[in-house]
Amino acid sequence: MEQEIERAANIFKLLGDKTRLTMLKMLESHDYCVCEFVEIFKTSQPAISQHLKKLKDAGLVKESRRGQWIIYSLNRNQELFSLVQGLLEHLPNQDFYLEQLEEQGRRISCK
Amino acid sequence: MEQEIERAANIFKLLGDKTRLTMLKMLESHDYCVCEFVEIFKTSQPAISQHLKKLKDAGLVKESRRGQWIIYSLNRNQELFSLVQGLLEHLPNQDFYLEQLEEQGRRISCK
DNA sequence: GTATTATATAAGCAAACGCTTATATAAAGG
DNA sequence: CCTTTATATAAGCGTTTGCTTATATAATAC
Repeated sequence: MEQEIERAANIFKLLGDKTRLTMLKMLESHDYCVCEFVEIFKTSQPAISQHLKKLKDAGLVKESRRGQWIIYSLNRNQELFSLVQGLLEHLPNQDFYLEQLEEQGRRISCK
Repeated sequence: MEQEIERAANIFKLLGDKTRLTMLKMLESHDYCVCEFVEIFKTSQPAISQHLKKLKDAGLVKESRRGQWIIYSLNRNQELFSLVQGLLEHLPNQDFYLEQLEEQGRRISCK
């Protein structure tokens, strides 16, 4: 029970960053590749990669290569996924980022 | 909507600490005074006060003086309380700390 | 009053964090 | 091949975090 609190705290620590929290909410409805995140968040590609690495190391997201792109998706097998899912429900949908990408013709077809 | 994510992220940042997360879970079922937290967590009184200040500043807990003691309780009027409540449900009950205090005769009667 | 108990605040410091720039790796296109 | 594109990793650095010790405030007990 000690450990359970600690595991949850570690997840909250990761979600305590606006960029990572937004990423997770976005991934709730669609997969994204790294370059799309770079396009959306006004920060550098290494910064994005580092955020994704933290999320991946915690088992919150998973990656899969598609050619030169690496697609990130929610890891719905994560042990505490119901916790994560529950809290994402309280956040506003972020799909406007997707529409924004499509308007700019910058959506990578991940299918 | 930007702001909503940011507010949530700030709450998760606070919950991303084992001590504060445990405190919140404890406060879900009972009020506690500072000295009880000091007794429970193996850390100094200033450290506890600083954690509580952060939780209070974020509107997650509230305090009320009772004589020389200051009693902390969950602030169920906090704007994002349903978010907090939802996630606390995923955490194991921490009432064993209360029992532990009572065994040691260190429970302050907060009533 | 003075001493004791409970709590908060301030200052200092090591560790963690999140960015940056530079570089490495890996696939695609010519 | 060589160049370009996508991504990851490493190193460096300023900021934030969470503790510590020391001190201040406030209520109680004598």
